[in-house]
Amino acid sequence: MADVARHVGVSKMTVSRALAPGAAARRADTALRRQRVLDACEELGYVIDRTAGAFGTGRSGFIAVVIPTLNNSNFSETVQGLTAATEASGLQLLLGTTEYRATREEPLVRALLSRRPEGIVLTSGTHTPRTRAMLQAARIPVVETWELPRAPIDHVVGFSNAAASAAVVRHLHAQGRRRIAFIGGTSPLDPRGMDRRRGCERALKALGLPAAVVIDVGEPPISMAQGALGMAQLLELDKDIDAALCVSDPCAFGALSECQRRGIAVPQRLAIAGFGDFEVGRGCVPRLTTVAVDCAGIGRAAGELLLRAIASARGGRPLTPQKVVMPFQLMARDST
Amino acid sequence: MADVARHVGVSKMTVSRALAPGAAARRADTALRRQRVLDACEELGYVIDRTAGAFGTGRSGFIAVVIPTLNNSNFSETVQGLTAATEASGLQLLLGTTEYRATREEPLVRALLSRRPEGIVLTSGTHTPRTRAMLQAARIPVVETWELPRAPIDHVVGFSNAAASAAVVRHLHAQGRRRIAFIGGTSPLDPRGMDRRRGCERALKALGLPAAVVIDVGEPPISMAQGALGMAQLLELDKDIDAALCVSDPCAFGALSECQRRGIAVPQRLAIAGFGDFEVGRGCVPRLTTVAVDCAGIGRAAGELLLRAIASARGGRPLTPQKVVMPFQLMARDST
DNA sequence: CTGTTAGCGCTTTCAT
DNA sequence: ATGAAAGCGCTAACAG
Repeated sequence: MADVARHVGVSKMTVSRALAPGAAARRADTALRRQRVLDACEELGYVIDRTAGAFGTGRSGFIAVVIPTLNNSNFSETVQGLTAATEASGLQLLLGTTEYRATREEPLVRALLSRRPEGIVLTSGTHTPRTRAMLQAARIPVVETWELPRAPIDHVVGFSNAAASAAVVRHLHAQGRRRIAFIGGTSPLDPRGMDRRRGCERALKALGLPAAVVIDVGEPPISMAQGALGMAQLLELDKDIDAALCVSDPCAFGALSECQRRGIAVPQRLAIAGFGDFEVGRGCVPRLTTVAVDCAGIGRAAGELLLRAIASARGGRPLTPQKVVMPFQLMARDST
Repeated sequence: MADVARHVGVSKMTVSRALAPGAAARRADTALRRQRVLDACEELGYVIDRTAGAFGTGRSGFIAVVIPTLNNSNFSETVQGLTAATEASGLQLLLGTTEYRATREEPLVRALLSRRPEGIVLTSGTHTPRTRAMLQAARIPVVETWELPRAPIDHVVGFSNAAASAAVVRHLHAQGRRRIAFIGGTSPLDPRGMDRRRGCERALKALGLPAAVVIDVGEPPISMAQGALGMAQLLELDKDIDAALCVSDPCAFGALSECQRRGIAVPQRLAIAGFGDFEVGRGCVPRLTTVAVDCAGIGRAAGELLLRAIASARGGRPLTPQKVVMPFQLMARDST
C-alpha cells in the first residue's frame, strides 16, 4: 500500500480510503484521485490485504457456515441463498462440512472460530455441549437452520421436518394408502432424517394406521443406491405394502428405479414419496410427490437475519434471539 | 492468550507453543503443562486467533478455490477431494463460486486474493487478462483444473473434455448409430461444455458421419428441464435421429425422461449418452452411458500438488509448473 | 479531505 | 524449554 501511495504521490491513508468499500461518489477531484489510485493498484498488481485489515479492526469480514455436505443440492442451495443475501455487505463465507460425522463438528467449529467470523450459520440444531459452549463464548450471532431446535443457541431459521413428513403421510392416506413404509436412515447423525421418520410414525398413529415398516438403509448421506436397496428389502419384507415415504428425493428416486427394474407399477401398485423437492424428482417419470422446502430462502433468511444481528452487535446491543419458521409445501405429483 | 497464560501461570509464548500444530509428543512434564493449557482454554472459552497469527507470520493458512457452482456434484466432489488432500496440513479452503458468469471471476479472484491465500485452485482454464495478471502478481501457486489450457498460468490437473466426448461418439458409432445429435450449451461461459461439443463434432467428421444437429439449450448450468426441452426440440427437428450426446448426465437424464414421456424407446429407437457419471445416471432406468471423470481424484491431485508447491514456495524456489493429465473412462451402459 | 500516530494479537527471533 | 521484545500491514481516531 505504501508503494501504491508513493506511486500516486499521496499517503497510505488516502490509498486505504480509496480502496474502502463505499468510496465511490465523492467530489470530482477526489474521484479523479481515487481513479489514479485504482490504476496504480492495477499497474503494480496490488490487491489490498484484508488479512491485515481484518486483524487491525477486529472485524474479519467472515461469516462461518457449517453444512453436512456440499454434495446435496438442498444444502448447496442454502449456501447460494446465503451468498446472495450477504455478498453486497462485503462479508465472505467461510464454509465447512461435517460430512455427517458428529465428531467433526467440534473441531470444525473451532477451526472456523479461529478465523474470528462475525457470525455463524449452522445446518443443524444438535450439538455437543462443548460445541455449544464454544459458540456461546465466541459472542457472535449464531443462526441454526433446517430444524427447529427446542433450545436454540441464538437465532433459528427452520421448519419442522416432522410436520412436513406427517403432511406426506396424510396425503398418502387421503389417496387411499394404508400400509405405509418409511425408507431412510435411523441414525442420530442425521437429526433431520430422524425427525422425518418420527413425524411419519406419529401421523400413522394419529390416523389409526398400522405402524410403519421402517427400512434402515444406513448412514447418511443416503444415496440413490441405498434407496434402491431399501425398496428391495421392503418388497421382501412386506408384499402388501402400498406406499413408501422416503427420507429424501434421491432415496425415493432410487426406490422408484428399483420398482421400474422389477416391473412394479408406480403409483398403481405402490406409491412413492420423497422429501426436499430435488431436481431429479421434478424430472423423472413418474414425477415424485415430495415436500418442497425453500432451501435458498432458508439461506437468504439466515443471511439477512445474520446481517441484522451483526449490525446490532457492532452497535453494542445484540439482537434478541429470533425464530423464523419457514413454510414447506406438499407437492402432490404423479408417484402417488 | 494472555489471560490463558496468566491462568496457567506461564508466558504467552508457552501457550502459543502448546496450541501450535504438532505440539504433541514432548517430554512428560511439558505434555502435562500442555494439557493444563488446553484445559484452561476450554475453561475460559478461548479459541486461538488465527486472524492475528496469519497476519503476523504472513501465512494465511488459506487455499482459495474457485468453482462455477456448488450445485453440481462433479464440482462438489472435487472440493471434497481437495478438502481430503489438504485437511491434515492445517490449511483451510476459502471457496468462491462464479455461478457461470464470466464477469464474476475477476472480482471473486480479487476478493479471494485479498485474504492472501497460499495457493489457489481454479476450475477453468479460461480467464480475462486482468485475472491472469492478478494471479501472476500474487506470486502464489495456481492450479487450473477440469481442462487442459493451452497456456496454463502455472500448474494443471485436468483432462481433455473434447477427447472424452469423442470417445462417446466412437462408442455410439460402434453401436451402429449414424445420426448423432449434441444437446447442450454453446456458451463461452462453459468452456468445458464447448470443448465437449467440439470433440463431438470432430469425431463425427473423422468417422465420416454427417455433422451433428446441435441443440443449444441455453446458458449453464444446464438443468434436467433444459435437457428435456432440448430433446423435444431435437425430435421436432430431426425425426430420424438415432443418438443424442448430452453435455452432462443431468441434461441426458432430462432428455431420457422426455423420451419416456413420449413413449420413445431408449436405447432401441434412440440412444442417449451423458457426461460426468453423476449418481442419477447410475440409478435411472435405463442406466446412462457416460464418461466417468474422477472428480474427487482431480481435487485430491490438485490439493497434493498445491501442498508440494506451497512447501517449495516457502522454501524459496517455486515448483516448476506441473501438468497432471487425469484419466477418464467411457461407461457403456444401458442407454446406448 | 488528507495526513500522522498508535495499536490490533499473534509468532519469530534471540537470549536465558 | 521458556521468556522478552519486535514486528507483521492495515485502519480508527484525531489533528490539520
